[in-house]
Amino acid sequence: MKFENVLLGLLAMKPLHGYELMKWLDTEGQFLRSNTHHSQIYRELGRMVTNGLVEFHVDAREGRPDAKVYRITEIGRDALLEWVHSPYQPTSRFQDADFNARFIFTAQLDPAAAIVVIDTELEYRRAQVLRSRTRSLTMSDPDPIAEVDLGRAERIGLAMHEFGKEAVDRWMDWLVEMRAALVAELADADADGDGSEASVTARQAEEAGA
Amino acid sequence: MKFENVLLGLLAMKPLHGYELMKWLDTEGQFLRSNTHHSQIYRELGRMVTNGLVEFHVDAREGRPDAKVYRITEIGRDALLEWVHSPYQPTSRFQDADFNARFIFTAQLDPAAAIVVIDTELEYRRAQVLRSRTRSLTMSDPDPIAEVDLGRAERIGLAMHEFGKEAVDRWMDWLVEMRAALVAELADADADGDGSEASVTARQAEEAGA
DNA sequence: GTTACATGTGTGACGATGCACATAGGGAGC
DNA sequence: GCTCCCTATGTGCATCGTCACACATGTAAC
Repeated sequence: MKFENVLLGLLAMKPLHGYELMKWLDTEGQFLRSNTHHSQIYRELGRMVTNGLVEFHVDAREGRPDAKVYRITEIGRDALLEWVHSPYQPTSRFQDADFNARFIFTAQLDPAAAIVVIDTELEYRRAQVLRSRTRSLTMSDPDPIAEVDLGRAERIGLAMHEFGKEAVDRWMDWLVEMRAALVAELADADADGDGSEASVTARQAEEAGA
Repeated sequence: MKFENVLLGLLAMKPLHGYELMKWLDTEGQFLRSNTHHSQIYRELGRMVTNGLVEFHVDAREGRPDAKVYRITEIGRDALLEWVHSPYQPTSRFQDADFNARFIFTAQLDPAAAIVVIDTELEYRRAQVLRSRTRSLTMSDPDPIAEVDLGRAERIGLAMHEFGKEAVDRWMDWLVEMRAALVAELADADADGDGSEASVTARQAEEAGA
């Protein structure tokens, strides 16, 4: 997943400067991206300006350094929407920042597309669970150096595997719940007869689920 | 976390060639490191040979390409032990591959050190939970582009936050259980009067917990 | 026959990431 | 006065990660 898309998603909510983005990602936004160094943000923003995805104006402050406040452009908006509607590729590790970012930004821009993202994620996890049923951590014909205790490693590996299985199960439950909530929301919007061209219909949601 | 340490940890269990390492990491070892490209493994192994951490001999096979079987050296063993005994720095996201690798390799080499790793992780998570109690996803004074639905984003953000809190709680429970199991194991080893200089005592484990 | 796939090893290129260093003003504490 | 921390922006460099390309062989399917 491109860092660019996270920044676009955040700037779609509100114009911000680099330091604010850094602070937010470092606290509230940890689930979207972890350990983001400030140098990366400034560099990325610079590149995005070059590519026309964002623009900025300098905000002079009293008693504090000047800040560059970035605002998303039409080009940036289009790029964000294109990302939101592009195919979602799940990662091997579940509950990844990858999914979180893709899901939250997709959901706030297009709930029907968010349902497709959930379905893709669910299908991938179900296949993954099936594949992992028979596997173990053990290596055949081991020849360890003196210090290693393979028995302990095996026990801990199994315990981790157990925890992981349960965690994936709960994750999939959460996804199913979230999917239901989105479908219900779309059905409500449809029942209200909201003719707004921006809203999506329950029929679209059903298609997404088919 | 250095990829080097994962390879050292695996080669401490058994000599392996690059392709085997790749296959293992791609299946059983996903929780230690995800999406590892083969080019990275071969390059890393080459670098490790240069640095004297591993050595290899060519294993000629009939009907299959030759394989370079890598074996950990004394220098590599020392580097691995040094890593295992170095301070552990938790990552912002819990249940990370970072922790998994560090914990499993530390545990099989030195259970007392593994207890310290768990304690460090637990302390970090507890502080993290306290910090996150009051926070929300909301941005003050929002100014979103037309397409975004901030209300939906807020609802989903809260739901994700809830899931995350529960997941962290369960993670900490697991850590506590695992810690208890390790302490019990060390106490048993002590009671057996095992005088081996490689083993650690329950007293050491208690010191680790203090 | 030829195509595809698995085993096995690499290199070259390029972008992403992380860490150190640089700058600059303001406020708090010693 | 001095040091430390917070705000705010960046550059330079080395490593890491990813993708494409390359080569060699056996086997199974079409």
